[in-house]
Amino acid sequence: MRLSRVTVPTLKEKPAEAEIPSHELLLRAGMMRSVAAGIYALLPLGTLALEKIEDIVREEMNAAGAMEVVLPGLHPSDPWIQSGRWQAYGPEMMRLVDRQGREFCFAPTAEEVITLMVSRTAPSYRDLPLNLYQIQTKFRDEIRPRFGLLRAREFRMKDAYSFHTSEEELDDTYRSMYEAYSAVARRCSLDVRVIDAATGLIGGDVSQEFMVISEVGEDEIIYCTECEYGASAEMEVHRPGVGFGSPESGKLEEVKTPGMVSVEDVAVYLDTDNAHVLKCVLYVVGGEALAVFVPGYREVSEAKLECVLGTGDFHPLREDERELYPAVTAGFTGPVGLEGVRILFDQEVKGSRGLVCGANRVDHHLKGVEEGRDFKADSVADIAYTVEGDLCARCGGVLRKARGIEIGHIFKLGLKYSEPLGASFTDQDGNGKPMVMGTYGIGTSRILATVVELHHDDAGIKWPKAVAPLPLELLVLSPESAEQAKVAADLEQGLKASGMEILVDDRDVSPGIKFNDADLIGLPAQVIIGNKLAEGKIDLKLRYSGERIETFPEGANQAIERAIDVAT
RNA sequence: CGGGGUGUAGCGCAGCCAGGUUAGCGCGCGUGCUUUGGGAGCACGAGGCCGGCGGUUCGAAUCCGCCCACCCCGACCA
Repeated sequence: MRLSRVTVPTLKEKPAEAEIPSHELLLRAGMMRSVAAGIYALLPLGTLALEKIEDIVREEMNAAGAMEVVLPGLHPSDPWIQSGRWQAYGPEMMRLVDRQGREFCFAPTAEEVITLMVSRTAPSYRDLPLNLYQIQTKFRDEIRPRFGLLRAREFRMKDAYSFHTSEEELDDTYRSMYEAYSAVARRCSLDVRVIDAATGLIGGDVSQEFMVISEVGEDEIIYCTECEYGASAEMEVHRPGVGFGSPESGKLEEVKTPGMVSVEDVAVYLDTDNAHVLKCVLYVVGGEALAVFVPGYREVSEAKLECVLGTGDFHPLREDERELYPAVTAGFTGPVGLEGVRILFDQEVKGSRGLVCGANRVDHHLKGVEEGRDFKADSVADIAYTVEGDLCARCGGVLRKARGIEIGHIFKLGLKYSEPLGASFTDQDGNGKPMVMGTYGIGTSRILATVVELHHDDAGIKWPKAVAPLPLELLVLSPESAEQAKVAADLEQGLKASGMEILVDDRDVSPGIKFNDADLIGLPAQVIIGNKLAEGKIDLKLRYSGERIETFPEGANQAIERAIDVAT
C-alpha cells in the first residue's frame, strides 16, 4: 500500500471540532472524517483498524460457539410495538416512514427481530442453546453526541443474542460471553474493569459492563482497590460507614430551627455537621408518600431505590403535591413519631445515635435522637451513593471512584422478550415454553476510539500491533534514488510474500514530513531507508517504545518480523 | 430541550465593535528551480454565493430579523 496512491489526508493542526485525543488523532492521522453531528466516515486506514477489531471480535465469538448472521439495519415497527419498546424508546430511536406510509426504525439494537426470527424456526429443546451475533451499523439519536467516535449517533456494534431452555443454560452462555469479552479487551490492549450495572431500557435481571478506566469516560464507576469488585456509581454496594452520629447516647430534646430546611443550614445553625444530621428525601410511589432517610452526607441513589421498591414508578415529591400528603412536613420530616407514611432507612441509620432530625413540626428539629430508642429502623436497605472512604461490601477494601468508557455490556434477559413476542420452544414433554434469553453487545467503533485514547503520545497514535491498520510503515526518504527505491521494493515484496501488507511512504516530500506523519499514523514499526544506505544500513524504529535499531537490507525481513513480533 | 459559543479558500484563523476600492494571513495545493535523516528556500499561480434567506442603506463579511449547521456545558441515554 503506497502513500502516494492511498488517501491518508493527515492534518498538521488540530481540527476545531476535536476535544479529546482520540477524536483529534483519528482526524489528524487521516483515518476518519465527520459527516454530520455524531456521524463519521472512516477512510482506508481507519477502516483497516476497525476491521482488525471486528475480526478479533469475530474470532472470539466463534470460539465461544456463537454464529454470525446478518440482520437488517431497518426494522419494521410491528415487533417493536409488540415488545413495548416502540413506545419505551422515545426519540432516541430514529424512525422513518417508507413510501407506503409504513413505519420503520434504524435499529439501535435487534432483540425483537432476532427473537421473532428464531421463534419462527419453531425450535425444540434439541436446537437450543443458540447464540447468534451480527456486526452492524447501529443508530441511536443521542441527545448530545460528543467526543467523536466515543459517543457517536451512528456507530458499529457487535450484538449477540442467546436462546435457552433454562436459566442454568443461560448462565453457561453468559459466562462464556464474559470470557470472550475479556479476551477481546485483552487482545485490543485494553484493561477492563467489569462492573455490575443497571439494566436500563434493554431490561432483564443481571447485567455487567466492561469498562475501560479513562478520564474522558462518561460513566462514573466505583471499584475496589483490593478485590475485583466494581459497579456503576448508582448501583455499587458498600459497607455501612461508622462515622454517622455520635458514639455516646444523648438526651432527646426539641429545638427551634426557624427556616432551617437544608442539611447544611441545620448543621450550621445547631453548630454540628452533616455527619450528625439525618437527611429526609420525600418521594411519591404509586400515589403514596415515601420518606427515605439517609445520613446527611449521602445522596439517595434512585437506581438502588428502584431495585428496593421493585418499580421505577416514583418521583420526588413536588411542591404542588405537598398538600396531598399532610403526614409529612416538608423540610422538617423526621422518623420519630412519623405515621401514615411509608418509611425507608439507609443501612447506616441502624444503630446510630446522637442525631439531629426533623421534628415533624414546622421550624423544629430534634437533637440527641437514637435509633432503637426513639424510633425503629425496620425497613433498612443500601440506598445511598458511596462517598469517599466507604469500604467494599465484599472484602472491606477501600472503594474508589473513577470514570470509565463502556466498551461492552452483557445481560441476562430471562423472559423479557420471549414472553411478549411469544417466542417459545418445545420441551421434552412436547409443551411450548418461552425461551430464556441473553444479549451481549460490544462497541467496535467505540473500541477503535478507546484504543487511540489510551495508546498515544504527543506525536500521534501508538497502535498496539493487534489492532494496527498495518504492521509497518516503510519510509523511503529519497524515492527518486534508484538504490533506495530498489531496496524498498525488495523489502515490500519480500514481506508481502510472507503475508505482511505494509504502508510505503513513497511521496516526494521532505523527510521531516515523512517522519512526523509516520509517528502520527502510528503503525507499530517503521523502516527508514535514507542516505545511510550508502553504508549499507537502514533503520528500524518501534513506535511504541521509541527504540531504534540499525540493520541491513539483507535479511531485514527477519529482523522486521521479529521486531514486530515483540512490539506492543 | 435550557445555557454559552462558532460559521470567512482543503485546514487553522484575522477582518465585524466604529458599513466604503480588487476580502486578508499562516499552512496546504499546482508549476519551475534549488533543497533532502525530524513539518526546507525562492519565484510564479489556482482557489471564496464571507452558512442561508430577508431587511436597513447610495453601499453590508461588517448593522437588524428569521432560519440552518457545527462545537461546548447541562438535563438525557447506555
